[in-house]
Amino acid sequence: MRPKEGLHAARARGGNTRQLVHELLRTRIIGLRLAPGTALSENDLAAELGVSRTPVRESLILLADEGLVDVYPQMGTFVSRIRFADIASAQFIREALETAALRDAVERATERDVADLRALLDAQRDAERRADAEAFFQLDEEFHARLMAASGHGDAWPVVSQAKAQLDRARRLSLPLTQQLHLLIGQHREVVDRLERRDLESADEALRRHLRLVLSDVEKIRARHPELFSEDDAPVRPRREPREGRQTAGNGGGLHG
Amino acid sequence: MRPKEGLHAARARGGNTRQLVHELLRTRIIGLRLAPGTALSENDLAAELGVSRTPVRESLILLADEGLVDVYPQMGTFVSRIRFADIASAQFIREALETAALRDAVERATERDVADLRALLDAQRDAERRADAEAFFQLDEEFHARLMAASGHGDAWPVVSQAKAQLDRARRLSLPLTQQLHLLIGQHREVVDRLERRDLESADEALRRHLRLVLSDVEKIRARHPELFSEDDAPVRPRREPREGRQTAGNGGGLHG
DNA sequence: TCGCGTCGGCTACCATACAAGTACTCCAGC
DNA sequence: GCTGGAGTACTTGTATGGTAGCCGACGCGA
Repeated sequence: MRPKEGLHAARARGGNTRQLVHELLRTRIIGLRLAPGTALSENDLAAELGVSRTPVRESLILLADEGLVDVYPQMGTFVSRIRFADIASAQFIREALETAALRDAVERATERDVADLRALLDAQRDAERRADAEAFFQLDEEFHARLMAASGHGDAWPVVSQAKAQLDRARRLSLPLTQQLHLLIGQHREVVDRLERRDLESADEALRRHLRLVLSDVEKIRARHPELFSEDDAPVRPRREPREGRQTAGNGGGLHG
Repeated sequence: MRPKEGLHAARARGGNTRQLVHELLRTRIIGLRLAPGTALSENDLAAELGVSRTPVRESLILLADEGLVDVYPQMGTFVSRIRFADIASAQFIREALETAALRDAVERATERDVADLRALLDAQRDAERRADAEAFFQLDEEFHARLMAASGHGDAWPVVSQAKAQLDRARRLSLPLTQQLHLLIGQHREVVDRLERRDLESADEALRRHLRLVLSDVEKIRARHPELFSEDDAPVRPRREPREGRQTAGNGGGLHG
């Protein structure tokens, strides 16, 4: 099968097919466009994306390594349900790394760093005005990445990002619910203010408060959407769809455009 | 090709072929049995291990994700040279997570936890007496994992382990050189002692000193074995072997036994 | 002796074929 | 109506075939 034009064009930008599929699926899972529990058939995905099973399969292996999908051999692959234990673990990792970075950032951050962070704050306020949650998520990611880079430990960001991915799936539900954008942005600003004053102790306290607010939201969500979570002690055997009308991964032709 | 008997037996224990190959290669890379810069051909590895290219390839993808190999499309896959930037990043991650865990361990560790740690100390002293560096590496890994588990954040260990892998490749050279086993074990004991006394501040200080000793060793190694490192700014294009006598991955039949 | 084009062999990437195993479905027997 | 078992359609895992691309060696020409 010849690669289609859209994919070929995309390949010029992004890289090989595996990376494209990986990012596509990762984005859809974190954005909850693929709900926890959804079956992801290698064959179906390959057909929908117009590629062979190989790159799809390799993407799923990477996603399994990130904990975003669960692979049951000879049974199926499923978007992982949110395990509360994983949430707690991700929170620990994130808090440890971000606060450790902040410690160095207080000493090393330049005026340019602070200015960049403030620019992101402005953009976040703009997203708030437009009530654009998607844009805010993007900017939140950038903010925390930029804060980490200011500490000189930008290389460690991918680790935080991976932990954050677990949290974000739950947050994605909480944000439109609580409409706490204003509160979150205020906390971001507090962190930047105290960072600029080189006040480690209060900056650390502000960042911790910020990160834990996110965690507390997740617990509220758990009560509202129990079907997206899995009990910690019972690892939930997934059920296959009925024989007819199997569920597919999303709107067709994802790689084209 | 039918799977060979040894592999089939091993599969019963370990899982599927991909996981076996992955662990095998990972162990060899971290143990420096596969030196940085070594070419890893999918075809050669598959032939040597008596499996097809598919699980080998999938293993290499995972190893690339861990930063243990570098894949250059259409050129080859190579055991990654040790990048000093990666070492520094791994050190940051490890220190942040282990000290954050220690903070909770001081409050949550049980007498059983402390006893287990002391048992590992005894085993380490035994390895020192036998001058068995391999055993010590294993026990060191267990010690730090157990310490993390005592904090209630054992789930975060895989992240530390992955960062530690980068450091261990360099440490593997430093240990027989400096013969610091006695010093390292003493530091381990200090941490346990202060943990048992629930003295967070001094325990934290002991653990940090311990972790940074490891890092300082790496810098000495860098002067002795520059060929295993790559300059940070020049990402070193790997060179293919001369036409004859290509280097292979190791002694044959690795999966049998 | 040096430079350039060509050719061969190798690479990882992608596509496809085969194998082993599971769960659902449906029908026979009670 | 209910239960049990064979059949079937699906699943992931593994093996293998083909393709584009890069590197290094070689030989021709200057």
